Amino acid sequence: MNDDVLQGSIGAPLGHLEVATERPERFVHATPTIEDVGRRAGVSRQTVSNVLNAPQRVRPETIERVQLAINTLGYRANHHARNLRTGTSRAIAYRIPPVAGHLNSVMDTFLHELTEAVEAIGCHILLFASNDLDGEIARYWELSAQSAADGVVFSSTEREDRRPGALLDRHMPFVSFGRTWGVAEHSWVDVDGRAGTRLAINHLLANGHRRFAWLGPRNPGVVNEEREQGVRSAIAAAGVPAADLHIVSLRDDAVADRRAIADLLDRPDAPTAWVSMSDLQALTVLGELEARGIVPGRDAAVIGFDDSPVAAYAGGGLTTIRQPITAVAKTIAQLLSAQFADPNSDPRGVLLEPELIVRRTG
Amino acid sequence: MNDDVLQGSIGAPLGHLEVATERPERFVHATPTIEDVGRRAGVSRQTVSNVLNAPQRVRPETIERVQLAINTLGYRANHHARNLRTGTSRAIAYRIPPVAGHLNSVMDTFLHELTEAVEAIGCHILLFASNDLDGEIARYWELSAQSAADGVVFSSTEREDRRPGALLDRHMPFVSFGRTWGVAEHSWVDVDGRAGTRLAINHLLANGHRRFAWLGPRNPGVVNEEREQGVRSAIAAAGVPAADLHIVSLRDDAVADRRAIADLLDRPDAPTAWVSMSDLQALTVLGELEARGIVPGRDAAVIGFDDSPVAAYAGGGLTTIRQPITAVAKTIAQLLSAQFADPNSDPRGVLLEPELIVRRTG
DNA sequence: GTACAGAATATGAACGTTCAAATGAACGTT
DNA sequence: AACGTTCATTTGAACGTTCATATTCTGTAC
Repeated sequence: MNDDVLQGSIGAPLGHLEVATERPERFVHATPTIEDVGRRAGVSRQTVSNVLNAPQRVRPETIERVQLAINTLGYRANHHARNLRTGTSRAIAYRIPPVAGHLNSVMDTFLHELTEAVEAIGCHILLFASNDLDGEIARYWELSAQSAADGVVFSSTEREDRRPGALLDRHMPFVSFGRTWGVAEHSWVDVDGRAGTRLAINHLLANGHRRFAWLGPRNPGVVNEEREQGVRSAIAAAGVPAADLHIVSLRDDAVADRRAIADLLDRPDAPTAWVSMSDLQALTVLGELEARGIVPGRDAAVIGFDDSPVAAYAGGGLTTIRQPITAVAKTIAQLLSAQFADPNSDPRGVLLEPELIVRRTG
Repeated sequence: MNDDVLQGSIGAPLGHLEVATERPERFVHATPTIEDVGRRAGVSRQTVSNVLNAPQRVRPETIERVQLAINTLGYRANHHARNLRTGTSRAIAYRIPPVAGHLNSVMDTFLHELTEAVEAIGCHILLFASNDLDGEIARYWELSAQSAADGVVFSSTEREDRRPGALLDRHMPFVSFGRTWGVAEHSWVDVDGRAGTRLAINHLLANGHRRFAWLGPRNPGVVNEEREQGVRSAIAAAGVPAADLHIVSLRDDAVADRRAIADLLDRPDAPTAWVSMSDLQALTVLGELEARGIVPGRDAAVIGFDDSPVAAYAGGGLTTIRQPITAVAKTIAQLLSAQFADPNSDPRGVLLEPELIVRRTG
């Protein structure tokens, strides 16, 4: 059946490969079906299927025979046929974050870790791109309708995110990397930003620093608000006056930001300890310090965020707050798996602790 | 049309929309089939299929009627059923590069651009992870056997790469990002590294520099060999003695590399113009220059590679050689598309030109 | 030896689509 | 009016799997 079609399409005479069976042998690259395996092992399709999906139902010696046939034929179950029948796809959709907002490497690492983590639960990642939120939501809808994905993972959450609602409506299992601070209850995994900056400040306090700077974005989202709160609370807890904490609002402009840092350094009460929302922004501090002959790690401390690849290089090694991305990805996969197993299982949120990677600069 | 679809999917029970049919209406979230659409539009399944896949066969007014039914029901073709029947998957497999080798952002950008580019040819990216080359090759074999992917894209090519042979054996369409300098003829897209460093050197020459340093890896692969050749040839072409080019072999160790750079700066014939194999390595140079009060862009020039996110920040803006990643991804998609259209089409290699992004440091 | 229970395996149907071929409608030609 | 031709649409079959159910086998108890 299939063989004939394919043979016909290729055209080379393959008659000499035929052997005496009821059915002509397939040529080299035709994929064998479950039926072929069954014939070879002298069992029916269903038994082969059972060997693969419910081996406890099959007698050990039969399993062995079938496995042999599977191996010699190089059989692999056709995904589409299986998925069509079962109504699943074992695919998890993920919108790859836009290049523009690509200022840190966390999302790239996350995607890698997620790919590995979902393989552990027998799934794979189906990537898609989308320019805006509406497009993203429409895409989830579509993927669900096409039964192209069984679940969704999304990142870059924001307050009152609309995605959870849309996915809940669609009964699509999903887990977000990041809380959404909205009404819809759903599973999420996030990293405790407060704890991260608290770690950093406490480390700096222990090293004798008393004057601090927090470098955050000009318009902080919830994520950076919490990080700033962590800074504030750790400083307050140590009894350091709030006046000794300077908040720098970064503009994402290397020149302007460097000037802001320089201005701060010119003050008599200039901070000696700098904590930044990202490793990249920490670079700017390092640059200005080096230019003034202030040696990071000796005369001043600089701590970044994310432990991106730059961190290992900058300033001979940038101390930084690392998010446990591997754990995030694994937890997400587990929470998804739980939803696959029981669609009505209660949603769970998991908050993970970041870690301080101490290098030269702090 | 999309809006209607979404409206239909949201919201309350749709029972009031029921019409008198032989078959009970599905409940809210059940996905309608092509049969449902046909019934609603008063045509057969095949006509609906034709509207979607071969509209020229269908009368315009019928198309309209069918489209209406599609929109009101929110129909989307089931991927698995379609793929099972057609024997395709419209998926392109891509092994996400390991985190460890993640020292530049090019691959991340590439993955994003590739995702967009393959969407333009009606495909999506199926991601997988693998620790070693054998695993990767086995995975390609499996994906093909499962008919889970129609094609493959791979990156990080090396001399005598084994992947092309394996994929050709399997008759799996593929395009590599990078040449493989092997025997197997296949389609590839690559960036001309020689041209890139030549651009950089010529720019530096035009700015009056006469003493150069090339920062390459200790054990260069073909990619960095070619980049170094670009440096050498441009310098030779300008009549600058080869002795005025210093080659630094980086060890991927921030401290050791900085020392190597410092040593070079201590020499009487220290270079004034630095070209690096990556933006990150350029950082180390910037750090050492700043520490010595040498202002990059005024007293010395530093040029990186890849235009990674750091480049915009480091030293107030790092001049860098940008690879045309968007074009690479688009070309790869086109070459894949050509192979889908005609599996016997001749392989094509495309070499694209990089671009020099001039910022502050050079 | 027969009956029975339970395990092991086999059979028919179905998942939702497209392909190939068949049917029907419309229309101009003779 | 009968006939072919073309266009539009429908029907039956198939893609390769798993589910639900049926059948056969095996061993045990009587």
